[in-house]
Amino acid sequence: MIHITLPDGSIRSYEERLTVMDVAKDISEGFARNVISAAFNDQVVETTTILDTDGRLVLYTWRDAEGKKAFWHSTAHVLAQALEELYPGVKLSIGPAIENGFYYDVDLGEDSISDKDFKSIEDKMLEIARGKHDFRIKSVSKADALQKYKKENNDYKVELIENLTDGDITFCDHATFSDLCRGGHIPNTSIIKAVKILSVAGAYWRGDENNKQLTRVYGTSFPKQKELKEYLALLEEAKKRDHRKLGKQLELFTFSKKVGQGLPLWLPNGAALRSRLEDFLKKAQIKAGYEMVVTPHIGQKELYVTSGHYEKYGEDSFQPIKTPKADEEFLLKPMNCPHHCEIYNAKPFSYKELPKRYAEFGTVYRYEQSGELHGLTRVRGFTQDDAHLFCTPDQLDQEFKNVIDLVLYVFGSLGFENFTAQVSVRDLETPEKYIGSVDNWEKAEQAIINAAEDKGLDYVIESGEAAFYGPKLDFMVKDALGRSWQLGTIQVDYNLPERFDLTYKGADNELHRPIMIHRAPFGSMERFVAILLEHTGGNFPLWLMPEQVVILTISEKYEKYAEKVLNLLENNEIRALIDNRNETMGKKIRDAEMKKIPYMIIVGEQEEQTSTLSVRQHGGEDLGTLNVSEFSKIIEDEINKTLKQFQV
RNA sequence: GCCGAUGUAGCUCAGCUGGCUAGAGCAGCUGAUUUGUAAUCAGCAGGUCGUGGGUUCGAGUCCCUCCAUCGGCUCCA
Repeated sequence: MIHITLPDGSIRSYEERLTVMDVAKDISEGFARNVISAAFNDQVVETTTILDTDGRLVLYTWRDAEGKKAFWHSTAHVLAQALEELYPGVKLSIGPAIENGFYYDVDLGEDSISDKDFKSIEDKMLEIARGKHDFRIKSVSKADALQKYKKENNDYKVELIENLTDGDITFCDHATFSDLCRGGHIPNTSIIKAVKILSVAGAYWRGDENNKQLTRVYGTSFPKQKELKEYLALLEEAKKRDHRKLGKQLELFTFSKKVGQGLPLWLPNGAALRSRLEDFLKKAQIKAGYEMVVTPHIGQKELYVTSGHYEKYGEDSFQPIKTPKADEEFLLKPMNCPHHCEIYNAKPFSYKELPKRYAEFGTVYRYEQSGELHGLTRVRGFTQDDAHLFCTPDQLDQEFKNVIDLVLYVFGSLGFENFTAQVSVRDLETPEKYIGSVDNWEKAEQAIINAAEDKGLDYVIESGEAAFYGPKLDFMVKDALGRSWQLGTIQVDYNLPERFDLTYKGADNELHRPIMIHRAPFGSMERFVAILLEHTGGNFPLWLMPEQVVILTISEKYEKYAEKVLNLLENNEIRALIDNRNETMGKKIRDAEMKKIPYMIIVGEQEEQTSTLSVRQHGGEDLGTLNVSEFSKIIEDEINKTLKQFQV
């Protein structure tokens, strides 16, 4: 007797061993037709897997994330088969499911794939899919597995198998194709009705740039043609929210080949937006006990040798600036921390004066590799909303938690709800990448995890993502295309205080070492504005908008009245402008819509005579006829709704 | 930096397999129109087709170099 527990808690009993699909059919034939994958006792299994013990079974359909994973992973097998048929001699490496599809990394030898080849790959895949081949998992001995791939001269698979234990090695076959595989497939190929090859890219074997670069073929697939179409339409929609496109359209920023790549130029609208963000944060920071400081854009090379940054990044940075004086060298500042350490060092501190919190919108320059530059999200010159907190060990936890509150306040005020809190710790396998004592690292990592726990953050731990001097709590947000970017960051650092010999006098009249917290709620002004653009599509919260209101005159005759209205609005601290061009109302409205100006005020004869405004909201809603104070109240209320004061 | 793709007016794009002075819409300028909720009409002006080389009788179109951009990889103090 076998007892199978389903997710709803119900238990089904069977006399004899049976397959996963048999259980599905027992539940309902209709349901079984949709089941494409399953997990038994939390282990991914095939629908053909035979169940011969008691356990918990979860059945997945396309609607489940796990179902999609099996679907896409299975499609990767089909892709691999198509590539083998189209490119004889191709060597396969790995082909996993990813967020919205799958990829396969292959070594094409002398051959290459370009987007002109996508159609033939898709056709071949569909041809294979239509063959309705079952996916069959089988055990293979390590010796046999190695023999197969050694014969094919496939060093990648050999390397993978060598790291597996004999007895745990499985292959998955379908049609004439066979591949080393851990499992998790859909029943057969015919469920795959629509496939799309999305792109090819180089990808280093095992993610190491010292290894050979393989060809990564990205694709996605769906059980219905319609869903593929919808997905592609979604991608097109997302491209419209691309910050580079919106930045151009709304005249926020630009780049110039002459100025240099990765060096953004902020246009008046963008600069206004940016300074408003800065003012917003400054205000909260003053409440939270920060003090503003200002430091220069360059520093002596020695400064960065002391901090350890020179040793770590010197080679790959903008190279030192020489002066007429021999042996004198300066570096463009790649971060603000060393400068702030020297500010701390400018005078002695008592424990009674700590914590000190030094904040600066500090512009820094980093020589990012050309292929890494990306709009405003990855640039070579950018401004961090930086601050460094110097505190005693007793103060660390509270200070760290206060910074979390500040970051959450910033994110909340700007509508970032879907962020991931990531605890970025060191990679224990590569200790050479980090400076400082193991003891301090452990303390710092623990402090971050404790604070995240206390604050009830839903966090993930990522090993190897720490900075070289300390662990971080990073706030990750996705862009329009689903790529994750680090915005806010909070870091605990025991190392720089030591390197800069920072001290304070304790109650015991002895000198002690302060702990340093690095933090930037936005991360950088550039990246934050970029992601904010992609999230809002350019429809920023009203308080941030460069122009909140445009006054549209019916004809030039009403310019005087428009100016009077403008004056009244400005008295109420509303940012407005007049569009008095010799154009039709339709044209002026269209232009205001394109510029995403939140409110349009139409003034003509009726309004002038009754001293009123006709108000239209961005998007088309007609708010009717209002007087200036009624309108100002609407603006004020909307701002107050989104922009709250920071509570300490 | 690496792999693949792209690069025509301020913007968005058209220019088939190389063939007459390179086109359009929007934006701009000039004029007419004085306008009621997403593009008024007409005229004008604007491009050494990313750069440098090559192939050819002839190159925006083919080949190579470099530069920039896009999608990835690597990296991200």
